[in-house]
Amino acid sequence: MNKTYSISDLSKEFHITSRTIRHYEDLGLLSPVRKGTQRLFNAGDHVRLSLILRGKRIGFSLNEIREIITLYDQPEGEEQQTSFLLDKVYERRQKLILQRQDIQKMLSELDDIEEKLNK
Amino acid sequence: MNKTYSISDLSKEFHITSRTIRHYEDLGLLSPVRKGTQRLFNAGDHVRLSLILRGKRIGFSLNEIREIITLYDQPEGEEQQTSFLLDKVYERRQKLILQRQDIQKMLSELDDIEEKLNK
DNA sequence: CTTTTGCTTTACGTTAACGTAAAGGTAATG
DNA sequence: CATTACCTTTACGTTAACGTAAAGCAAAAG
Repeated sequence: MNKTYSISDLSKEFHITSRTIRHYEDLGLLSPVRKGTQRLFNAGDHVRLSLILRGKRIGFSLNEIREIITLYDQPEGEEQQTSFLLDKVYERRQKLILQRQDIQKMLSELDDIEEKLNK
Repeated sequence: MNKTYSISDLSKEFHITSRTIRHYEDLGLLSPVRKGTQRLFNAGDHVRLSLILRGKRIGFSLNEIREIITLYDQPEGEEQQTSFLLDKVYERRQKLILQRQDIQKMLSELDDIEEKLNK
């Protein structure tokens, strides 16, 4: 199998420009291999790109997204880093939970507004 | 009662700079009255500022936040606009629900990561 | 009455996240 | 074999969301 993607494959699939993809590579968020001069993306890059775009939808900056990705990318058993990474995980989780609460509030306020508009 | 706030009252309470508050006023998100040359904010401005900051936490742009605020600020019975506003409410709700789903996914992935780190 | 504190406006600066040419290489298609 | 399609790098431009002086008014405190 080992599916690969060209830059335009990805840009079409995710509805972004190739400039955007190159930009993410510049920031070190993607690291496609080269076939000659051209980029070749693999399944891992595909997953990472999904992560990046989801992060953006939630409102994260590309720097925050980079941090999150490093949480995903951990080699097994880098013992000394473990507690540091766990802290990051906890921290990120707290922020996400707060965000979810904010969303809940806004959703229920939207319900109120809808009711007012409909009465 | 009718509590009022100076610009530094608000900046201290919300942990933002006064420049930020003035910026929001420039964009029309706040409209304090003037006592001479100085801004005087009232309870309504206080509420709006909370809304703005919550919107930012969820990842909205100030323009999106402006749109949302106009949904909150509806005079009773502007009949002709009602259906337009309802559309906006539905649209916004859909986006929020998607965001909440994205957050859920990321939260459960964080759980996976934590488990891996702990094993 | 002078000094400090807190406010004001004006305006140029900065960072993030790309957009948008420009100029050119390669590969497949008619 | 020329043209089109797709890719490349380099580099300047743009928008959002403020930061950061600079220069000055006005009230309160010493």
